[in-house]
Amino acid sequence: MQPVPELPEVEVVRRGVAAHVVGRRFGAVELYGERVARRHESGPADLAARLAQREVLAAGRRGKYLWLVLDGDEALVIHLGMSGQLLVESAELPREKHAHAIFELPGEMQLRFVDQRTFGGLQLVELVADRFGDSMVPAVITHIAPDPLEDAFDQPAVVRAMRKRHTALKRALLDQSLVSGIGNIYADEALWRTPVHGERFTDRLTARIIAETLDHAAEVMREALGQGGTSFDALYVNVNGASGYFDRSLNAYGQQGRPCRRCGTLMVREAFMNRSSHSCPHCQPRPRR
DNA sequence: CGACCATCCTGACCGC
DNA sequence: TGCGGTCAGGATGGTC
Repeated sequence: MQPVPELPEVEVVRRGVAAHVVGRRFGAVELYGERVARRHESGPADLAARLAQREVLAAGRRGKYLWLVLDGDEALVIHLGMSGQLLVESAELPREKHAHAIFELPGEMQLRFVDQRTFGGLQLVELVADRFGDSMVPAVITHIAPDPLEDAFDQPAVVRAMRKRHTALKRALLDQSLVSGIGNIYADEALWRTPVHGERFTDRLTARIIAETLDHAAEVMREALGQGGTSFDALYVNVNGASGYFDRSLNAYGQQGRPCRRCGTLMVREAFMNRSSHSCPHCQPRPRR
């Protein structure tokens, strides 16, 4: 199973792109279909024309957003969505069924954006000063908060902001304007480690519990990165790079029906926010109604 | 502004 | 074998 890209998976992709694309110049760029460029007002043909022959100067990331800094002070923002992949491979390989963008690279190589479910996409935007630090970020992600692995991440401020809201802790963890990079899988893992139920309200939790949960989110993402971040093939950048982590290390996500690794109680899966939450009913009791 | 839900999408899977 | 229904979930844009 291919994991949904959250922070560690996107960071693996960023590192792969940094190793194989930064410092090189695109040749022709081809986009397929309208949807990949739906955030680009002038459409895919215009976007492809603007990307052709641009040099890639750097690869940045905040949370689940990835971007390539191009010459001319612009950034190509790439979001992998639910199923996006970036591949660096031979131009001779047949085009993947769901390849939505192909960038020619020197040496008969290509950078390809492949995305089965097309929740992801590309945008070309200017870089602006970051509200949270002294770097530059793409103009379309200024509403995205720093992620827990960034220097700009201000944990006490995030805890205060969460406690001002009246919302479920898990909802807050998934809110990319409060803290970015956390998706359903790492949210469940962080909540299990604390342990705390994700439906507890943020304004009724201590600052310490919220801080610990954020610490655990950072910890579990670092662990995933440690296992997946060095495994990409020299000529193949793939979001599957972190998948080894999923085979062995999950304590909560997908563990329903199995004994809790801390107390042995059977783990449960519950519906939450039109998705699923996984938790231990003993270690993470539901809040009283 | 905050809270929260519907919506987008494709393939795997299940029951009949 | 086929077919319809269900599920997976990140981000946005809408309502209240």
